[in-house]
Amino acid sequence: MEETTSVKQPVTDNTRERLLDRSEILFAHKGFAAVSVREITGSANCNLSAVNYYFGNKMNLYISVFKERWIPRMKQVRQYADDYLSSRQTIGISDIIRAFAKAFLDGPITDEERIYHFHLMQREIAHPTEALKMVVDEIIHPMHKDIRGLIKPSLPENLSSEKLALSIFTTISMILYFGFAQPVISLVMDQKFDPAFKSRVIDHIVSFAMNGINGLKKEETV
Amino acid sequence: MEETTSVKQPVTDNTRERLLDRSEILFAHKGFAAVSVREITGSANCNLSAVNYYFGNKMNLYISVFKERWIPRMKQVRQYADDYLSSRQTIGISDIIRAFAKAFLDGPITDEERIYHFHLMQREIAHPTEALKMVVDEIIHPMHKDIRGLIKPSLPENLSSEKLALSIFTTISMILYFGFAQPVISLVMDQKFDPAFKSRVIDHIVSFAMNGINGLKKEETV
DNA sequence: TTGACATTCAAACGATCGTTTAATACAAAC
DNA sequence: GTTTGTATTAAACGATCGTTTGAATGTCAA
Repeated sequence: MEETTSVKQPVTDNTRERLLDRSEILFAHKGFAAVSVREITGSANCNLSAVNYYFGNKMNLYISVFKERWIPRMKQVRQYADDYLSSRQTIGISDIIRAFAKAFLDGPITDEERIYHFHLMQREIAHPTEALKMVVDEIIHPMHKDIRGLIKPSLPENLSSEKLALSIFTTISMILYFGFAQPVISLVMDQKFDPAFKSRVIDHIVSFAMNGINGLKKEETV
Repeated sequence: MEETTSVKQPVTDNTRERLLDRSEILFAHKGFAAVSVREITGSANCNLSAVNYYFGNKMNLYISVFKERWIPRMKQVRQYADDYLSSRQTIGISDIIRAFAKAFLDGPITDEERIYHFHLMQREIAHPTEALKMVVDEIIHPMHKDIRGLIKPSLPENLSSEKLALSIFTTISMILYFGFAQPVISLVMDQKFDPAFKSRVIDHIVSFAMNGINGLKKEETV
C-alpha cells in the first residue's frame, strides 16, 4: 500500500507540544524560577536538552506558553462568549454579563485549565515579563473595548466613560475572583466547586453586576 | 550616670527586622524560589548567614514574614475599618462596604505596601504553603464571619446564607482587584492611580456593591 | 545503500543555590 | 582583665541550576 502524503504523520513536534502543555501547568503552579528544566522535561517525558532544542532556552519556552497556549485559550473563551451572544435575538446587559461569566467559568475550558490559566496571569501581574504587555495588547485591551461597545448602547449617553470602564472592571473582577480564589472560597464557605454551585455562582454574578450597572444608570439619569 | 534597665537599647534585632522588611518585598515581587538568600541579605545589608542565624532557614523566614508582617498588617487594616464604623451613629450596609474598601485601598498602609501585600497572598493561593491555612484561619475566615454578622441585620431574615456569603465575596473581589490589578487597569484605562482616582474607585465600589446587595434584598422578599 | 536532516540522548560545563562552619568583633557582667 | 554570650563575618560545602556538546538514533529521498 502506497502511503499518501496527506495521511503522513504531522512529523509531529509531539515533544514540543508536550513541553508546552506540561510547562504551562508547572509555571502556573510554582512560578518560572521555581520550576527547573529537569522537572519540565521529566514531566513531559523527554530529554533534558529538548527545551533548548525546541525553544532555545527556558525563558523562551515560558514566552511560548503564552503565545501558543494562553492567548489561543483566551481567544477560545472569547469565541464562546461571542457565539452565546450571537445566538440571541436581543442582547441586553445581563446577556452580555452572562456570556462572559459563562465563557470564563463554565465555558470551553476545564476547571483545571482555568485555574492555571489565571495563576499564570497573576504571576505576570506581580512580576511582569514581556508576556504581560503582549497579553494586554493582544487580548485584554481589545476585549475590554469590545465589551464597552456592547454595553454602551444600553446605557444613558451621558454616562461618563470612566464609570463605564470601572463597571466593566468590577464585573470582570467578580468573574476572575471566582476563577482563581477557589481554595479560599472553599475553605471559608465549606463548599466544593461542583457544577451546581458553579451555576449558582454565575447566576449570582449576573444579578449582582446587573443591579450594579442598572443602579449606575439611575444615578446618572437623575 | 547610672543607666537604667528600662532605657537600655532593645539589644536591637535590627538586622532581623530588616530581613523581614526586605524579604517580604522580594518574595512578593518575585516569589519564594526566585529570590536568593544572597539577594535578601544584600538588600538588607547584612551577612549571608544572617537568614540562617535568625530564622534557621529560608522557608522559615518566609513563614515569619506572614506571621510578623502580613498578619499584623491585616489586623491594622481591620482595625481601621472597625474604627471607621464605630465612629458612626448608625451603620448601614454602605457604611460597612465603605469601611472595608477604604481600609484596604485608602487605609493605614501605603500603596506600595498594599501591592506587595496582595501579591504575597496571590502567590500563596497559586502555590499554598503552611502560610495560607494560617492566614485563612487567623484572618480571612474571622473577618468574613464578622462582615456577615454586620450585614445580616440589614437584610431579610429569609435570605439564604449562601447568597449572603457570595455577596460578601463579590464585594471583596472588587476591592481586591483594584488593589492588585493596577498595572492592567492603568494600561487599559490610561489612568494613573492618583488619590483622586482612588477616591472615585472607592465611591464606585460602594455604590456598585450597594446596588448589588439591595437588588438581592428585593429578589428575596418578592 | 548512501547521504542529509531532524530528533533524542548521556555527559559534562561553569554558575549559583541554601546551608554550615569556625573564626572574629563587640559589649556587658564580674 | 577576664569571662560570657550575642552578633557578624569570610570561606567553604555539596547540591542543583540552565545550558552546551557531540555522539547516537531514526526517517526518508536519492
